[in-house]
Amino acid sequence: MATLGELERTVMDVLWGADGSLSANELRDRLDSANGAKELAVTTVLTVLSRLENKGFVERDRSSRPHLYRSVTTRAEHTADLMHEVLGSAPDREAALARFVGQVSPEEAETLRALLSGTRNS
Amino acid sequence: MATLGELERTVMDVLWGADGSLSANELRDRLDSANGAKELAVTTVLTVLSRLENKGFVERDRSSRPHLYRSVTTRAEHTADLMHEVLGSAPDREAALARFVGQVSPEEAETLRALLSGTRNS
DNA sequence: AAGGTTTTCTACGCGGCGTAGAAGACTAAG
DNA sequence: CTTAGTCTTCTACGCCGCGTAGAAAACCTT
Repeated sequence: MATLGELERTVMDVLWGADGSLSANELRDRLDSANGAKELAVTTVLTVLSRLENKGFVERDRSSRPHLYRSVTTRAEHTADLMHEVLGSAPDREAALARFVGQVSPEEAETLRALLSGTRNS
Repeated sequence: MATLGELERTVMDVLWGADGSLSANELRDRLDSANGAKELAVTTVLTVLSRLENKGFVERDRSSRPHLYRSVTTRAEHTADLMHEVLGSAPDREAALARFVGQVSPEEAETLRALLSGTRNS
């Protein structure tokens, strides 16, 4: 999966946090208020959005005139996909999983147990 | 955590696969046979090793004359660390975990259950 | 002291990303 | 329908990480 740069990541965070689609201008406003006085040019935002579209992270509605942008996946899905990608690149998946759960906090271990018990299929 | 480039990744794979330390020359030989006729210059390998040392992935023994290099962590640890980093960057960790286990294969779900039952602490 | 081996220093080129101006496409007001 | 404003596309610059390696320095062995 393609990686995200700093600004690309920030843009995705805004899109993931918004429900529904945003125009480039709305997005720039939220970016500005988010990181405080960064004053990005709207063309910068549009360039980033184009790149994100090419990378498959963003979909664009070209029918309405200010084009509307929205994230293709949810943030949680994206995170999970990344985790699977990392795990999949390891030749020793079981060992990696063992390390992973070994480092997990007790609360999250409990969460995991709960999640897994719902999927049981011996 | 710092990311790894293509060659850096390959070097780490060799180091992870070797038990014990390797000299730059040994490493280059294994790289050559691994990817077939790539014929890397040993200085290239040394540059990469230096960068990996700076990034904290590799330790170097400067006492013996051909310096010896070895990975700081195991591959499994590294993979687990990456997974935790990805998970930690998500504001909605539980949702991400839910997606993650939802996508896991039944066999791996079983593995996870086994791993988690060993850590139970309610 | 010399010659081979190993390491360090320096550097080039490419590609990704932040950044945005200039120019073109489109829309709304008159 | 013309004009003025808005939005999008095109092009581009600079920086930095990484693959790549030569040149020079440091070191060891004889």
